[in-house]
Amino acid sequence: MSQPSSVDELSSPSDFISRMRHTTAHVLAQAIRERMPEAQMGIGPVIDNGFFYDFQLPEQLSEDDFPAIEARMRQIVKADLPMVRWSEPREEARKRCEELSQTFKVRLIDDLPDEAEISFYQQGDFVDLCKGPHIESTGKIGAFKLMSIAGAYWRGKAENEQLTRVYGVAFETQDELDNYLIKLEEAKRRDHRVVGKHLKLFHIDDAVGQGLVLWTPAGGAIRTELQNFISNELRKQGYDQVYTPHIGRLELYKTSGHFPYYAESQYPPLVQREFLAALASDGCTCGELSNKLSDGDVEGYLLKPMNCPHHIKIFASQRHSYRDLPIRLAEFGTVYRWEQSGELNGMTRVRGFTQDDAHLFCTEEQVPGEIQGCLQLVKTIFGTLGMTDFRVRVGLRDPDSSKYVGDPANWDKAEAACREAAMTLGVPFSEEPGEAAFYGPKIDFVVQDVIGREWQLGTVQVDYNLPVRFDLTYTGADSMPHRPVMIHRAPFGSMERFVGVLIEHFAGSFPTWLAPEQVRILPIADRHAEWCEALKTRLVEAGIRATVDSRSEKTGKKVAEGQVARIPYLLVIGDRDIAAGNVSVRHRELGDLGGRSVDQFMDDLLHEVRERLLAPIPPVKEV
RNA sequence: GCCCACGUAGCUCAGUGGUAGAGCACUUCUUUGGUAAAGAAGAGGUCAUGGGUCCGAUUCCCAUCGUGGGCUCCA
Repeated sequence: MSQPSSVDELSSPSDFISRMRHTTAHVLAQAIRERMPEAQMGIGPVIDNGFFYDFQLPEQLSEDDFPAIEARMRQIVKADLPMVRWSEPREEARKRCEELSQTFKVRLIDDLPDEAEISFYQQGDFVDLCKGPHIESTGKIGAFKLMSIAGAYWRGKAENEQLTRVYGVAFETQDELDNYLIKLEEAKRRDHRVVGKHLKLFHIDDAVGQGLVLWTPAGGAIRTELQNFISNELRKQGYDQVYTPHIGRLELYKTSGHFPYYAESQYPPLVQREFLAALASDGCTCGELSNKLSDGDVEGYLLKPMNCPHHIKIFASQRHSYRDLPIRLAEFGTVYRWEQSGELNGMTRVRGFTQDDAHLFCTEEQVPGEIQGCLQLVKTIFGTLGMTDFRVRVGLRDPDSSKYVGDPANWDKAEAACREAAMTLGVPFSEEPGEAAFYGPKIDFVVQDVIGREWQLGTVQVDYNLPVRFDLTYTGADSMPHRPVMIHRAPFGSMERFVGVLIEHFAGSFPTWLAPEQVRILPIADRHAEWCEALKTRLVEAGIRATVDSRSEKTGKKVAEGQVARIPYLLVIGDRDIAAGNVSVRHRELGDLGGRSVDQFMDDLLHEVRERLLAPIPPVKEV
């Protein structure tokens, strides 16, 4: 679901469908109020495809109640009640809401600016504070359906009351609604969790833990290809590969500022045995433990929530001249974060994930060029994968927040560099105040999943903070120590999330270079199996992921299963092929391509894989 | 973490207050078949886990764990 599409939560866009959806929300509120007269109403805005309305209810509402509520809503629609609007002075309006005991509406009025017009809408005997606009009468409402119930905090703040949010969708006609519901079903079929299970790409096991992804052989093949791809690009751009362990001393993260500041979003520290024993015998409380941890009285290790401190220590392990810079340290680094359980989602939101991470250490002057280089890499990767549907977000400081560290003057420079680099990408981008990391501005690349949720993939972040915290220096031309600037960047984001998004992007039909199984050879009869095995060996030796389906099944069945498994190439082999030294090629999308020589097939296939083509070159059918 | 829903065979799902079913997958046999699914037989489940109500619970109630959709959060 999406955010309220209006900036002002009391109003909604004025096109017919939006007005109609908004009116449907009021009809829902009326039906709920009739059912539970004590219900308090929160806000009820228009969203993509529909609406929601928040209520504080005297008793629990369940989705089982939807049929009854929908039935009452249909009666209200059928009654064709006119939507009557009027406005009144603040005090009067306030009194009216108080009399209706709508305390949330009173709070809304109190938050309205002095000059705001305060208006109400009424249908039948149901009155609601609302800026509108609405349609003329409830009879104009088309087809609607209540979708789900969710808890939602008043004003979106966790410390506020939790309200019951009812989501609904509404369209002008039943056909449009049916169409929407069908599309939703289709989208669910390409959900990476569904496709991932079907194609056996990954597995998450209770016994291993929530949000901890197990890469199966098929998923592993995809990941390996992606990592090889990016490693090659990094080499071309002058990156050096490093490796670092999965844990580090608490001290390291105190220096970096990650601990205890972000302690709640990390796995608890690994503390020494002696301390655990002392804890058990002394009856030390959890509060004491956390105090001792943050005071530094306890030695311990942290599962790393980020790779930067380790990379920084590699940089700092040697003296650097300005002539060495920039230094670019890359690692597929696995990090662990304690995401809230309600937020976990397949591969796209997990607790352990591997970033295609790198940290660049450069001079102030090199920052714009390095950012450009990062964006070039992103362009290459997304271009190769045919991912054009993403947006760029430039995260800037929130003007009225003190959570940022570092020199504001440096921030200004960094923000300017990000803005300029983003502009050169040639894609639409938005500047978003408040989206910056605590240590610097950033450029994010955001994509949507099958049901329209946005996920952040790659990121490029400038950091003026950590070099100070770790007192990093390089020797300048003046032989004096200077402070380097750091850039964190991960164009894929994490392998988990990226592959999750890719599964949905390709709906499981990966381009040949990424496909876990690229070629499946189908002998028609048992007597062809030996020849097929030899062919497989030849393909495998050429670096192709090929298998033979030598079961005693009919060819039609083997073809069907190969298609369902989304394998790019099926080779049907019988007497005719063996006699001619040919393979009969069937492509996943293009169908039966007829016979061609083994050499020809391999040349084409290897070219397609080497060039990482999204689709095969148009086939030249041999006669 | 919070709200609502869900958890039955490897997968997709039916079903019931009297200890369970289908399709696909799997195993074996028959079949050796040229581009989307050949036939038969077999095997497979302490109905998520732990309590409670009941003569009896997979079914009803509670808790826990997990999953899904939201909310909050997100270095």
